[in-house]
Amino acid sequence: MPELPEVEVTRRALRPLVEGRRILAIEHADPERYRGTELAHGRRVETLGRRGKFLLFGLEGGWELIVHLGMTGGFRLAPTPHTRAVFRLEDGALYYHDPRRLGRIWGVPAGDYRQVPLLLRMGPEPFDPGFSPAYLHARLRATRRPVKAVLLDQEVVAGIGNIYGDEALFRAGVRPTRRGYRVRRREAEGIVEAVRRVLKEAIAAGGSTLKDQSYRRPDGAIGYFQVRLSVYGRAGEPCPVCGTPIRRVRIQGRSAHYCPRCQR
DNA sequence: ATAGGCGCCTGTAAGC
DNA sequence: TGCTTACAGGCGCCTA
Repeated sequence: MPELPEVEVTRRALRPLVEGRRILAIEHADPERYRGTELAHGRRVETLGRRGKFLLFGLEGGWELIVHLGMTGGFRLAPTPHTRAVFRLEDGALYYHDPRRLGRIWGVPAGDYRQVPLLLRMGPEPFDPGFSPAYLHARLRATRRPVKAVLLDQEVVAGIGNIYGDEALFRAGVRPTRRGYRVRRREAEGIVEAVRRVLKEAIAAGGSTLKDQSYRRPDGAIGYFQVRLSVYGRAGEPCPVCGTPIRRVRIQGRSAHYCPRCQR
């Protein structure tokens, strides 16, 4: 489910509920997946941040709770059949829902990410000036990997997943199979611009809720960006720009969708 | 360096 | 209808 827009929408929804409030306890039965959660007990949440697809609960006393939602994780205000953990708050509860259990939680000393190496290696946020056309072009030039694989690499840029990677490349007019070193500087500019626009629009739309409904906002509301997807999940359907049927190919073992006419 | 495959999990849709 | 297979917003690990 959750790529940067869904995680950001979640953060914005949860922030007023948790910031300044105490976590009384986190209840679960899976200490392997959800590690060190007990150190949140009795501590106040000072900040709720995000880094890429990670949610970061800044706790008083120099502690931090890191949550990665995996493919199907999310927070809900009411229990579900797939509630895996309950966050007891001073005035209510949050339910961590995750059918496939691919999500993880870690309690750590603030900023100590040794247990989460991906957070240590994570590339710039897409809206950060560090994610510049020059930077992206340099990263692309240095590799023979397909450009889609490069965008999915959290070490290159944080937060892009399969949906928004495909959508950004469609908007930029670049075919996902193109080798990195063959992407021109002008095209790298277009990709940076397209990534930022698509993520921004998706956040404004509340993220994407696909057919399986796995992603929802904490209050149960769905997102609306899925109706504006141009290529993702639309193999065989006409390109919204030129009408050519959208193609699906495999890149890095995952589906990539593109218009063979608009994307070269 | 990088491609491919598997594993982690569960649910749903498509195919025969 | 019923069973099997494919596939799914992520990511880590292994082999070649």
